[in-house]
Amino acid sequence: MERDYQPQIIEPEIQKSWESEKTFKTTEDHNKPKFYCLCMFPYPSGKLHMGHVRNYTIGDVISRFMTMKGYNVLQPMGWDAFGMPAENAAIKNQLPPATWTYENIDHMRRQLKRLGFGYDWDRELATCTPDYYRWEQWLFTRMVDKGLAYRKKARVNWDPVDRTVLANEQVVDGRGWRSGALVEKREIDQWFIRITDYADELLDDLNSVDWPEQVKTMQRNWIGRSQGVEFSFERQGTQERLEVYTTRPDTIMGITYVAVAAQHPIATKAAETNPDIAAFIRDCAQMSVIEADLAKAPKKGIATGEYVIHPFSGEEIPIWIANFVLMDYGSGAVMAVPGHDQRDWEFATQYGLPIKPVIKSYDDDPDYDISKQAWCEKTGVTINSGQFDNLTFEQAFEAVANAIEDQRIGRVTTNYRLRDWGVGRQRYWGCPIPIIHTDEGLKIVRDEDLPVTLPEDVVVDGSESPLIGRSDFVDTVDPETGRQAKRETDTFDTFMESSWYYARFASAFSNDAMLDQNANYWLPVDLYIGGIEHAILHLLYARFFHKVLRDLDLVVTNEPFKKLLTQGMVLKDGSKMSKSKGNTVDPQELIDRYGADTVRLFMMFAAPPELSLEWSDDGVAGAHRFLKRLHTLVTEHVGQGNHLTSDTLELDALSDSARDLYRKLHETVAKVSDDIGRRYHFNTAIAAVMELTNSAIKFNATTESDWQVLSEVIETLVILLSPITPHIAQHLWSQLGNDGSLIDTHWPTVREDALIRDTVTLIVQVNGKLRGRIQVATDADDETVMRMAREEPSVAKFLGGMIEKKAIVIPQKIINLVVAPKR
RNA sequence: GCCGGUGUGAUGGAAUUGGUAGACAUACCGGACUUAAAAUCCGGAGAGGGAAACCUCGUGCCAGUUCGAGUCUGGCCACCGGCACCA
Repeated sequence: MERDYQPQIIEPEIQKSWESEKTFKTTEDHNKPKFYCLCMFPYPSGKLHMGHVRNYTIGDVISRFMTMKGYNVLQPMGWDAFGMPAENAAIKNQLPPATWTYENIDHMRRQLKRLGFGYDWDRELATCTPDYYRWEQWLFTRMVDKGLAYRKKARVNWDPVDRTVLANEQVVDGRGWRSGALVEKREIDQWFIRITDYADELLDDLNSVDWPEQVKTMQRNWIGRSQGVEFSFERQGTQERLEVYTTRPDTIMGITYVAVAAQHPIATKAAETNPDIAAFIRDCAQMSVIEADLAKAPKKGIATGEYVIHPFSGEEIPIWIANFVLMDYGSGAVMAVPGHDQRDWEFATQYGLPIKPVIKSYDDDPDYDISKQAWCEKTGVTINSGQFDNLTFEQAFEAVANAIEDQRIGRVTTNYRLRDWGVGRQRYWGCPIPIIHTDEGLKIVRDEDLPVTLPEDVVVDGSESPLIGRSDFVDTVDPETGRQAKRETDTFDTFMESSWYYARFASAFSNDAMLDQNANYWLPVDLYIGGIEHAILHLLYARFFHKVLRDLDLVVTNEPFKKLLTQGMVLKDGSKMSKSKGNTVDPQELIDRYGADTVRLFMMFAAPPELSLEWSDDGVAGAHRFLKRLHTLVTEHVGQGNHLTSDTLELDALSDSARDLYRKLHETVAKVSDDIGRRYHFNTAIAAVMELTNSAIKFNATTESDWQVLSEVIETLVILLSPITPHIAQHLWSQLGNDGSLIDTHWPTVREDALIRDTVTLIVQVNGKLRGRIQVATDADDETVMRMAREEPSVAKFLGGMIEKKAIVIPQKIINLVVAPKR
C-alpha cells in the first residue's frame, strides 16, 4: 500500500470516477426532500480567484453534507458571461470578446473540476449564448406589453475623445480612463423598468425570508419607504404652483426658503432670462452621476428671484436652485427648514438665509443650539408655529396634514428612495434589446423572431459600440409593414442576466419556454451563497424579477432565495481582491503544489464565512500537514490489521481512556453536524475534527474493544471531513475496506448514551473573579456543591474575614460567591 | 455624506443563550531524530510582577447596566463593503 499522501495522484483519479459515474447528475426525485444550493455564478474573467474558491467551497461542503443527510441536492454552475471586462480585453488583445470569454470559461471550468466541486454540469449555462438570452429578450417584451418597461432620459458619462459612453468605473477623477479627456454628461433616451411598482412588495416580503438581518436592513433602507406630505405652494405673481414633498410637515412653520433641483422646470425657465442661472445649471449638469460624489460635493445654489406664498403664514418665501436637491426624488423640490434639517442648515448658513426654530427639545438637550447645527430629533414639541404650537411630532404631522388637505393643496403620501431601473447600456458585449425603430415608432421584436442574436465576429476599438456600424445587425424590416427599420443597438445591463439564472438552472433542459414545471420542483433556492457586496443591487433585482416571473405564471413562489449566506470578502493588502484592482492571488499555484483538498481545507479553516478574510500564504502548509497526519493515522491503522468495526459496542466494557475517546467521538459528531448543518461555521467544525484526530493519534489501543473504538473514530473522522476534503476522504474510505462512493454513505448520528458524564468541572468565583474549580458528580445536589465550593482551599482563602452576601449558582457551570468584609 | 458591518495574543481565529477569555491552527522558541538540513515527533508560550505558590492587568477607546460583559446599552475612533453604468 502507498504510504505517502499524494493528492496529485488520488485527486484526478477520484474526479474521473465522479465524472464517469455521473455522481452529481440530478433529477427531480419526489421521494426525497429537495435542496437547491446555489452559489453566485462567476464572471469568466480568466481564472478563478480566492473569492470564488471560498464561495464555491462553502456551497460544495453544504451540498455534500445535505446529500449525506438524505436530501436530493441540486448544485449547478454557470457563467455570468456578458460584461465590460471582455470588451477591455478585446481592445488589448485584438480578439473578439466572445473568443476571450469562451476561452476563459473553458479554463475556469477545468479549474472548478480540479477543485472537486460536485456540480451537475449537464445544467451548465453561459449567459452570452442565444439559448440563454433569448428568454431574457422574451421576458423583456412581456414587460413592455405590461407597461413595466418604458423610455426616459437619463444622464450618462460621455468621453468626447473616444466618442463613447463610459461606466462610472471608467471615469477616474472626472476624466476618461483611456483618453484622459474631461468627461461630459449627456442626456440620452434609455429603457427603464418599473421596479418601483413592486417597492411595497419588495419591502414587505423581506419579512418572509431567512436572510441575515443586516442585508434585510440594507434593502429596507435602499427602498426607503417614507410617509410624508405632498403639497403645493402658490407662486407669487403667477397662476402656477410649486409642488414639494416632505417627511417633516411638523416643521412647516420653519420654512425660510424652498429649493428646487437644477433640472426642475422652474430652473429651466429662470435660465432663459438670467445668464447667471443658466451658467449655474450648466455647472450642475456636469456634476458627477455618482451619488456618493454628490453627497460630498460642496453645497451650491442660486436665488431665482421668484417667491412662493407660505400656505399658513402668507409670508413670501424665496425660491432657490440648489445642487443637493435630486430631481429623481419626490417632485424635485423641497421646503427648506434650516432649523431642523442639517443640509438646509448648511445651505442657509452659507447663503445667509434665516434660520427659524420651530421645535423645542423636551429636556433642554445640551446639543440644542440652532446657531451651531440643526436640531433633527423628532422628540420635541412645536414652537413659533401659530395654530400648530405645542404639539408632538405625531400630533403636528396630523394637524398640518389635515390643514393641507382642508386647503386642498396636498395630501399624505408614501414616497420611496428606490428609483426605476435603467437597463440600457451603450455597449456591445451584452444582450441585445429586442426592439426595432420603425417609421411607426418603437416596436418589440415578435416571439417568432427571437432571439435577436449578437454578432460575435467584431472588432472592438474602445470607441462606440461596433453594433452601430454593423448594417447586417442594424438594418432590418418591420414585419408588420414590410418597410425598412433599424434595430436597437443598446444592450442590457448585465444584472438582467443574473436576475433569473437561478430559475433557468432549475429548468435547464426546457427548449420551448423560459421555464418549465421543473422550476417549481426546485424553487425557491434553499440556500444562496455569495459575496456581501451583492447585498443590495443583484439581490434586489433578482427578487424583483422573481415577482415578475410569478405574475407571468412561470413560478409559484414569492421569493427566489429562501435562505441567504453572505460571505465576507477575501482581502489582499487590506482591500477587496478583484479583477479590476488586479490584486488577486492565484489559487492554481496552491492546487498544483498541495492539491485541491488542502486549498479547500485552508479556506474553510481560516475564518467563518461571513467574516472578511485577509489573505496570507501562511497556514496553507499547516492545512496540508494536518491532511498528512490524518493520512498517516489511517494508513498505519489499516497496516496494523486491527481495523475492527462493531455495531454493538458495550460502553460498560470500555476502559476509562477508551470511554473518554468514545465520548469525544460523539461530542465531535454532534459539534460538526451542528457547525456544518446549522451554523455554517466550518472553521470550528475543522478544529473539532483536528482535536479528535489528535486524541486518536495519542490513544494507545491494547484490547479488542480499544481497537473497536479507535476503528470507529477513524472511520468517522474520514466521513466528517468528507464534505470539506472529499478526495482524501474517499481515498481513505476505500483504504478502510469500504466499497463505492463515500457520498452515498449516511452522515453519522450521535449516540446519546456515549455523551453522559459522571462528573463535571464547576468554576467557583468570588466577587466575579475565578478562584477555583471543583469536580462534582453530575447529579450532586446544590447543598453538596456549595459546601465543596466553600471548602475548596483556593476559594476558602478569599472567604476569610468576609460575610457571604449572596451566592449565584448556574447548574453544571459556575458558582459566584458575593462577599464583603466583616465590619 | 448616507446605509450596513468589523475590531480579541506576534498572526488567522475560538468562546453558539450574559457565566473558565485565547479552543484549533500559523509564526516563533526549545528538545528528539539526522553527519547535516528538510520532513516528522515531543514540549513551551497573553502582558506584567514573583525563586515559587500565586497575584495583578487584559477582548479598539470612554462611560453605563449586572453577582458577573468579548457578548447588552449610550457616546467616540479606526478600518471594510454598498451608494443605482464594476460584477
